[in-house]
Amino acid sequence: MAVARHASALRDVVPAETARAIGARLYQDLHDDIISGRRRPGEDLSETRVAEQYGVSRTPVREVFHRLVEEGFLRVVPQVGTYVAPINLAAVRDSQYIREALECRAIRITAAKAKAPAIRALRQELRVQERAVAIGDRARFFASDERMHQTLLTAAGHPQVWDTIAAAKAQLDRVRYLSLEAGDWLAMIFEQHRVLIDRIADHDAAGAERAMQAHLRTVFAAADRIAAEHADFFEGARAKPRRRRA
Amino acid sequence: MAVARHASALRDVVPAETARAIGARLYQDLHDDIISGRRRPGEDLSETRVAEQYGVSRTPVREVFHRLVEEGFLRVVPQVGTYVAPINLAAVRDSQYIREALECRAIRITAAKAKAPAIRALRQELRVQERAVAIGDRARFFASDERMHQTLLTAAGHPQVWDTIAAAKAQLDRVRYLSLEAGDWLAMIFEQHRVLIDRIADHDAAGAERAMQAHLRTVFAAADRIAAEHADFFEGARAKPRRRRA
DNA sequence: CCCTGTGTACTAGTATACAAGAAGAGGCGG
DNA sequence: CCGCCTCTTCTTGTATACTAGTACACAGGG
Repeated sequence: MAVARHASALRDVVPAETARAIGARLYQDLHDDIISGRRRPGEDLSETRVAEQYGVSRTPVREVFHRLVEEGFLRVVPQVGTYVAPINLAAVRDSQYIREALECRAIRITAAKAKAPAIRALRQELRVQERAVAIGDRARFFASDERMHQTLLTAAGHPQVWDTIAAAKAQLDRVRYLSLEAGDWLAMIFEQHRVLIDRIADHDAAGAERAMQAHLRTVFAAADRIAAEHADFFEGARAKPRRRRA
Repeated sequence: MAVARHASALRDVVPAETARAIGARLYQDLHDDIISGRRRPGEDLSETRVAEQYGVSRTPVREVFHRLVEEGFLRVVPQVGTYVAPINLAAVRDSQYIREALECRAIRITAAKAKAPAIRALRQELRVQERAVAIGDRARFFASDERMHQTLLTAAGHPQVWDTIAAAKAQLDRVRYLSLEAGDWLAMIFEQHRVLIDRIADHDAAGAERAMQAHLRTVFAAADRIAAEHADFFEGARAKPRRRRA
């Protein structure tokens, strides 16, 4: 599923040797495990244990851990241990805010200026999603979902901003994975996507923005309910990330 | 150089306490050096050299480098060297987009619901800025500037989102530092700030948002001109910005 | 029984050693 | 004089050794 593909773009200049792939794969695995809930909040990881499991030394593991800490997925207590961070509802709301702000503005721009090729590309994704809904292929649907949202950013002229959104989305996905989305969930999201594209095709900027906000909040709506159901996965107090400067 | 002397001196006095601060201080120094242009794009850093300058081993230096790479400030070429990344104009534009989207939405929310205490706090910062303008204290002004923008996010209910904005802002600041902002620059920004707060006090959400966008674009406006003047510091090719957690 | 001190077994933080590869200087042959 | 080859020396990547500090069990005294 949908996982941020950030970083490593620069390093592609260098032949992708297996050494590099170790860290990348390790990051991917841990990231997915945490997002998906396979590693539960509070679970303790040990640099040594993980290093042994992957057959590498602690050094690359540390670098991956460090990155996951910065993204808010791990929590390191010096001389004590490393733990999967609890889901912070405030952080989830922040992520929702970020996503709304960035995507709503993007769709407004896109609706105003989108040309036929971009709209065709979006409708193409819609067809992929329609098929995915028909056969109930969730993975395919969400992959297309991600591509479509990314395409909107590209059409708005800021393809790289998707990286920021993806990072924010990860916090939301952590919550989403806790819910067993009902069978008609895909159909509902698909319908919303259809409306989004129609608004863009009509160059209805304001309407597109409203539709996008409603769409994004549909996903977000489940958060509070889920937090109540899985209270032990959440924390009220906010984690203390390292501040930059005042 | 001065930095090294300072660091080693501290280390000798209170080694235990500064032990954990080594990385933080190192990050701070390098970050500021790059943002401010004291370390110029293309300049090569060596893990070994930096480690020696700070009197530490390569391990903590590597972690700091890694973080700066993810934020787009450094570029590591394996087996070759580490360099200060050139300023990427596309990344700068993305940062501007992110900042506008997040701050404009925030001020709209703030204008709609800001209570008297929040407005008082904002006016307080205004007074600080007024004094700073009067005596030409740029450092004090920009510190207050930063606090004020952060306060707006807090008033909007998303204080931590400032972290994301700060990360985006860093890309813009890199450009700003290249310009020798004229003497009346501070006065102009101050005046814009005054308008922002007035709009909030009037609960004029739309007006506040427009004013904020104009304000942010004032700073951004210089970017293209500066890029032309310092072409050797910039690159056309893409790079990736990355974001810290929300 | 409870409380306290101590030892042990973990942890992450740091330093150091080693490996692999790229770049450049310099000698040698043409 | 030019081009090529080699060797030295740098770089980062990885692994390992060591430091310091925490948590916890457990024995022993009150």
